[in-house]
Amino acid sequence: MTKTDLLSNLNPPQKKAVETVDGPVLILAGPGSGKTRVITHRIAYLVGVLGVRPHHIMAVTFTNKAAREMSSRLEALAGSAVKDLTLGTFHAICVRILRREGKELGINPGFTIYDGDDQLKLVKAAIKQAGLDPKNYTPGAILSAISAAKSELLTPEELSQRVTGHFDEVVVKVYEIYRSSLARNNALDFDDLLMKTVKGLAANEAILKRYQEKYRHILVDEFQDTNLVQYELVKMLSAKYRNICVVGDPDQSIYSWRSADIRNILNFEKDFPDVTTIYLEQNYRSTRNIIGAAQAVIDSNKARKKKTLWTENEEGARVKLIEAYDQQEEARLVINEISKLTDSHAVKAGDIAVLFRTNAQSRALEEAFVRYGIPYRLAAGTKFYERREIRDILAYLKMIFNPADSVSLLRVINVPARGIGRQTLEELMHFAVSRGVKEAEALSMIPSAEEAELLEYFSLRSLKILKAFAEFVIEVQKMAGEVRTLELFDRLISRIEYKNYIISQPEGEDRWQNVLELRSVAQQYNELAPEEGLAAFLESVSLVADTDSLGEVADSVNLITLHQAKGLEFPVVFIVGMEENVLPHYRSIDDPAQMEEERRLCYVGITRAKTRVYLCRAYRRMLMGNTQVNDPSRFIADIPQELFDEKQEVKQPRTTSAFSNYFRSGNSFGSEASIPIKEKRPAREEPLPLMEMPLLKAGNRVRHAQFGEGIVVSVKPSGTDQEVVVAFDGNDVQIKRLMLSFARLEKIQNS
DNA sequence: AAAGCGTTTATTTTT
DNA sequence: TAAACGCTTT
Repeated sequence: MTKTDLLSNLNPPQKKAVETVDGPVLILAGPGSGKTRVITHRIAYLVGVLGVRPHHIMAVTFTNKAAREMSSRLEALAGSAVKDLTLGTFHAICVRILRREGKELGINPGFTIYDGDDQLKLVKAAIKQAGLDPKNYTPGAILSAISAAKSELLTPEELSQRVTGHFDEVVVKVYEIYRSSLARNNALDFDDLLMKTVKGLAANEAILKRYQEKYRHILVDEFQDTNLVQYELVKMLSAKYRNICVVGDPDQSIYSWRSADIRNILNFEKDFPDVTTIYLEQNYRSTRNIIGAAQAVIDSNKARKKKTLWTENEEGARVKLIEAYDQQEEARLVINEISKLTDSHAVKAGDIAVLFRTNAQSRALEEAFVRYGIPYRLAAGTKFYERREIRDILAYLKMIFNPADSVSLLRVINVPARGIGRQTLEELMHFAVSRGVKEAEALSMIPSAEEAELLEYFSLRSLKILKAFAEFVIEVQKMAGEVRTLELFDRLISRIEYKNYIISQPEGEDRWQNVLELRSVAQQYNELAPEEGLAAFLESVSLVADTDSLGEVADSVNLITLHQAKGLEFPVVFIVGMEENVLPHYRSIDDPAQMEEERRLCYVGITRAKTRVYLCRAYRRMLMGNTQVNDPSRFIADIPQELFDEKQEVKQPRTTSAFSNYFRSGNSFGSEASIPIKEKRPAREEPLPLMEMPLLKAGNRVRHAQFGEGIVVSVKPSGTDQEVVVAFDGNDVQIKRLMLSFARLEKIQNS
């Protein structure tokens, strides 16, 4: 690709962002401004035009998804010319460095990576070891505090310097014990991956120099989401050549609670005084009305680097405000709009997203979607790697890979049940303590120890079982050095008879399918030598939250949180719960900094939309078990009235529901003069057109458009309707209650 | 081990 | 409200 080709499709600031390759560059990229485009073109330019070897380039992203996206776009642009550049998440890049340089950096390269669940177990144990009652100190809260400290590169010693209260003292104490537990398990948590890399490189000049020499061009995506360690890392690596290009949008910084530090962007210009700052403000995604609304919302933030979006796109539809009585009606009105869109505006269900602040809000929506038979997809749910069966198998493999890993050992020691209950476990722990080792090592000592000695700690029965298990562990550990990943996987599964075990559990068949899916991931590492393949396999699954290959259900409305929506775009966006205490969330109301983050969240939501935005609110809603009346969100008032689609005058409502009575009396709207009161369109009261209402009874087989086939469990009258409980065959969905007149249930004959 | 019971608590989540 | 947790009981 020639230079002209590469640059011809870029606007002037984009072009500048691509061509300014010497020295530090800060790119402030608004939503939909072609950020990924700029990064990929910049890399292609470096390689194709300037002849930089890809080997000298590092591009860092936050999520695997972003890394994949970048990789595929880069390949489309520059082909295989760029294939050996370093492109990955911060964590993946750090793991590579740690495994490769581990010995020199004082790290055993055979470490395992602990995820949140493993971490929590260690923290709980640490709290107990510190002689504290876990009831008084939420392990989760302490873990977040530890994680926050690590994100700022603070050791327990350094943290203890800045203790301000009792809680901090507890954190320091637990952090110390937690740190040594990790070390004794030869494990690193996610924060360690970053912190140990930075500290290791800082302490080892020779290695640091090598990496500085290697990475002559560094690019960082989503820079507003970086924490201090991450910034330190790229600062360090770029110190020699100083070709560091960071791309981000402070207005889309919504992860401060995860230690993302907006100061990184602000300090960037201080740390690199010769920085070239480039603004990407032209938006290619949304209509003018949408951009106007989004800009109005974000402009109310005080602490902000000013940036003004503009677009050449058409004006488009106005923003629509939807006001409902409660969350149920809100859901119905959303569905009402959705059917109008899909019926007459050639919008597909998959083009639509419904965004919410908290996961709890999805419930009312889901119920309505089920009721009205609208296909939807809820992003949440249990992640693949969080499923019990997957965690079981991975724990076995981690234990095999890392003989010091007691957390994994304890997870699987009695799965499937092999008679190692609480009693036996306690005996093992006593024994471990007496020898000054962790459980895993204690177990491994059993086969070769004197039986007489062991009987001081163990009953004859426990000893027999533990010895057998210890021998099993040693056997599979040996096997791991001899056979490749897939064979190890298969032999393990058959040795522990996992299939029989899991199939006998509830939803066993599905769980077994998941195991097979994991097996197919293991298969991908079968080319590699035994130990190496296992290491690579474990690493890949530890650093990936979900298989996110499994998504992509055919044409369904997307239900997702505002946070999850970042980086995505949809033709049509609904934001529900546009109320005080919901968005902005009540936990942010009295903190100006957090309030600004809520506003950014709203901004992120609006800017996801290409053509239509609906802002929805309910007059009253059930929150934490009681009904609250909330004012409309202050963010609605930020948007100029002329961007809304209806006249701002009060109309008489047509219905006589409790809702319209409320509107007629106008009580609590008095204080909300800026919020228009609108004519309400009654929710669709007629059920959606029926296929045909079948006569059903328990035992019949039925088919549902979305859930597939299932068997009727019960049928009971409910008002004028009938409530049918169906057990569906499918993967995840099992039992649903459906209103007969709404669900499009089709009876399957001969049942 | 599993089931039953009272208690507590309730943003956002990737790696 | 309702889910998750820890405790006791079967």
